[in-house]
Amino acid sequence: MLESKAFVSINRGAVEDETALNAQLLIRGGFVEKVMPGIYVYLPLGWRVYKKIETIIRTEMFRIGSEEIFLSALLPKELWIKSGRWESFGDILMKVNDRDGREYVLGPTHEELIAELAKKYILTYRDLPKAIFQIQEKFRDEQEVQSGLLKTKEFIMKDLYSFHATRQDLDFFYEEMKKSYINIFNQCGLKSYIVEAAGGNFTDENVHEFMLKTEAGEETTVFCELCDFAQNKQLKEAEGRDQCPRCGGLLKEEKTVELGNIFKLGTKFSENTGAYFVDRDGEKKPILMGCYGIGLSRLMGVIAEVYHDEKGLVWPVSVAPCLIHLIKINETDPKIDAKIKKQADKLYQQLTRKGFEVLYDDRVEFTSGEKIAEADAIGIPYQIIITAKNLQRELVEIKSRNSGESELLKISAVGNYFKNINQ
RNA sequence: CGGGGUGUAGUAUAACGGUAGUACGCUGGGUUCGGGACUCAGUGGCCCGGGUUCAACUCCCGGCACCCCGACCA
Repeated sequence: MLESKAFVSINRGAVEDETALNAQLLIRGGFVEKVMPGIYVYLPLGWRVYKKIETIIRTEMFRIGSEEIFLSALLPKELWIKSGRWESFGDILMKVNDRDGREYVLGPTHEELIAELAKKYILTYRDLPKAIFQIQEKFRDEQEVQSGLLKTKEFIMKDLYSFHATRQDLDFFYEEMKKSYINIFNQCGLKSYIVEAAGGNFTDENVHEFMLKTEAGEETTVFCELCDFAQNKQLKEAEGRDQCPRCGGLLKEEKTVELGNIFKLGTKFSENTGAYFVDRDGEKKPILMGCYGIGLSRLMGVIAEVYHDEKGLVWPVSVAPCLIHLIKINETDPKIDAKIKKQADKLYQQLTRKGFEVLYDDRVEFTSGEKIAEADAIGIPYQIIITAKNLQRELVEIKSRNSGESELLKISAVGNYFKNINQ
């Protein structure tokens, strides 16, 4: 990526119109742009980060044997009436009409539609189990959208649905998904805690949410001080306890944000829909379902919320838009400057050819101070700084954005330096 | 959904019932080039509608948009 040709490299002005830190950092770094409250667009750098997160999740979903599909965002009203959620979801539903006055829901989640598919394609116990997922935009008419990317009216979600013949099978798969989710969040650099919560209008059973501790969180979770028990505050109050049910330890409240959730839907949607299968014993039974969600756009916001310092973003390597930010410091003397440019161009090509993702600040009209300050705001893990002085000794400076430490390296040794850094 | 607040240039802001100013950005020139450097010139603006007034960006009413606090929220 050449910064001189980039659509947006950075927003230099102040970001007033935002209270959420994650959105401030992301807008300032040129990753996203705000369209309206609760609606953001992804600029080239932001979309690269998004794609990294998406790949981590998709790879993990394939690994556990799920298939990817893509459902419609426009859903007929009738499905929602049938499930009872036209009422229970209430004003959160985004409703639209077509020219004939037909009513649709812009999907906030897809249990209704997936159950229809299951009804059609899953007929016998031989068709089970199944797991399918999609990555798609969801729409929710939230009343309160002041947390930047953490809560938006339009957001990208991975939703997986599983289908089972027996409770044991559902339980087994559910536990596998727990491990999978922890794994995904770890890869994104996020420490998550599994928390019990109420199922709301999804299920009568308790569900599990994957929570990250942060002051930016809108939810409160109670954690046991002794064991790993954790529970949603509302659920705790509903159950009216103030000690850990497992070990009797004290419960402590913390602000958290939800990274993902997993629900055992049981037979709620399959019975509403009429999604039955014929079991081994010849009996017709409702399919057992589970659903498993992760908000990808929220993850990006959460990562920004966690990984930054006073200069700007500090991306973990796994989700960084690029591994390397190559920065050419300009010289006054046109001859010397041409020499630097030649070396920097060459290094850019070499690194790119070796498969490294490089953002190359080849802009001519900026001073060293501006370039470095902007690079720090963008937060790419490694900066390679090319200057005339160092080039005389065939050296370049490599600076870690995270530690702030830099070292001088022979220009010929740069490729090997990055070979061992896992992207 | 309740309460409060704000709408002025690309961005952030100032003043004023009577010629709308500043900073950053942007365009052009000159000096710079390892931490958002300096300088000269230029560009560009009062949310919409109605009312009061000789005169409204300013006051009043309505609309729209946005912000903050609260309630709500898989």
